[in-house]
Amino acid sequence: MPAERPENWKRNLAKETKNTLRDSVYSALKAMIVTGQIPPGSRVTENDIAAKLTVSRTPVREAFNRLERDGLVTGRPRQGYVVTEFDINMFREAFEIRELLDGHATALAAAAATEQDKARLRAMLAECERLAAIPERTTREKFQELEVGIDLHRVIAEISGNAMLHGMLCGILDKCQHYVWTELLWLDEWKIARDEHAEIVEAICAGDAARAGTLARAHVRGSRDNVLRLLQAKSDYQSFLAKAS
Amino acid sequence: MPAERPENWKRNLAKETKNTLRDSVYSALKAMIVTGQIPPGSRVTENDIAAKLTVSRTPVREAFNRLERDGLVTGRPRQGYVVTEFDINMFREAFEIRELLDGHATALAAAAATEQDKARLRAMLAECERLAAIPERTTREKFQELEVGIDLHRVIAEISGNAMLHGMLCGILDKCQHYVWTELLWLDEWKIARDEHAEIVEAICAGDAARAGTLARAHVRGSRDNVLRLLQAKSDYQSFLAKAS
DNA sequence: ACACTCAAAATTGTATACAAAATAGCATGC
DNA sequence: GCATGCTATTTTGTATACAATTTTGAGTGT
Repeated sequence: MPAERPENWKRNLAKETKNTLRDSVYSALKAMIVTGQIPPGSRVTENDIAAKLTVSRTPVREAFNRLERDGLVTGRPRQGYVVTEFDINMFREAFEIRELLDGHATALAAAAATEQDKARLRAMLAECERLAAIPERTTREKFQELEVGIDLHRVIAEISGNAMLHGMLCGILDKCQHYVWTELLWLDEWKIARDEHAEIVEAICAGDAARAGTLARAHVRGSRDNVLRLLQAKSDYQSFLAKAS
Repeated sequence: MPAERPENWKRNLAKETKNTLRDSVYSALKAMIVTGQIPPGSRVTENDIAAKLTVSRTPVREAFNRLERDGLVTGRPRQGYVVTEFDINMFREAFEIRELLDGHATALAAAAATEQDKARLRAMLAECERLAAIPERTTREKFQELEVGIDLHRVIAEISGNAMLHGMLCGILDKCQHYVWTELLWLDEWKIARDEHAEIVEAICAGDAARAGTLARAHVRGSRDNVLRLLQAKSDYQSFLAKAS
């Protein structure tokens, strides 16, 4: 099928197409996983993806290799790949690390932020406020707010100036983003995060590294607790159902 | 060439061959890079590796993808791969993160270590001592001592119980190992590390998490300073030569 | 001697063919 | 009816063929 492909076949792939199919497939799959379009636990086969994106299996396999390295899919030899499912324990592990890294990155950012950086953070905050203030907002707008809220942390990590730290934090956030979305979306506590974000940005703009770091760590702990509480409740419900039957 | 391959062709690859060629090639390449057999900055082409390991390009490409994700090689589309070269800045970044993660992992390990774990750590320490005490030891034995010393940190991270933390620390150590080897090998300060390792293991065995964490952080800072001093001297020498000519 | 052009070689990117393994389903035997 | 074993299908792993792009180098012109 890839043989007689229309002129502008690239539209099937990610919006901003890289110059190689491998990268495009990687971006497309990553986006679908992170946003939950392909839910955790789904089996993904090379043929399906290749057919869906109108490419051969080769670039798909290479994309899978990268995704596996990112921890977004889990594969065993000759048994295919599955979108990684986070259990409660993996979540706890991830957020424990995130607390360290995000706290440090935020402290660094407070020391390193230029005026331009500060303006960028304030703009993101304002965008969150705007999306939150919409009277009868749709799910789509809730998602957008969450996305900007998570991106805020990515940008802070970028401002920290430590590229490796930035990369590692993005990796963790990618892995968790879907869960944060689906779990936190329905939680009123999310507005607490909004306030905490504001405080963090404030501390960064004031150049108060110690305070920014402390706030960031507390914020991560708070997010963790919210998600864990929901996951725990879900898990309890599952075992309740199992016993009842 | 892969077509008519001898019965026991697997000997060309890593000692412990996984069940897929891709994994074998990955292990083999990773070992060659980490130990410096393929020095940083080397250009690695798919054909060369494929020919050297008597496999086709396909598994080599997939191994490259993983190595690139690990940060061990750097590749640009259609320009091949190069073994990643660390500059002073990347080093500083890596050790800054390692200080956080290693410190935390060591503190966790102090709280979680079983008697079996403690015995394992003590055994590694004893092995270091043994290798250090050899009267007229060869370079090979020095390397072995360094390797055990670095592995000690991997094992501590494993004992921490946080698998993600363990994985991330191993990734950082892999990236830095070659430099630690080639730079630190000739440094007398390495015996300081031996003493510090002993102190850290002691704190873990005593279950003193706070002390273990503090010691680990100080140890990472010390290692960093030693490597950075040498890298800086090298860099200065380079620019001196450049100006002199 | 230097720059420029163009072609040839080398190298990666993609597709496809084939092999090996795992899974599923069916038939057979108890 | 159920378990077991075999075959058929599906899916991944590997090799190779082909396309596209970059690099190299020779040759030409100034």
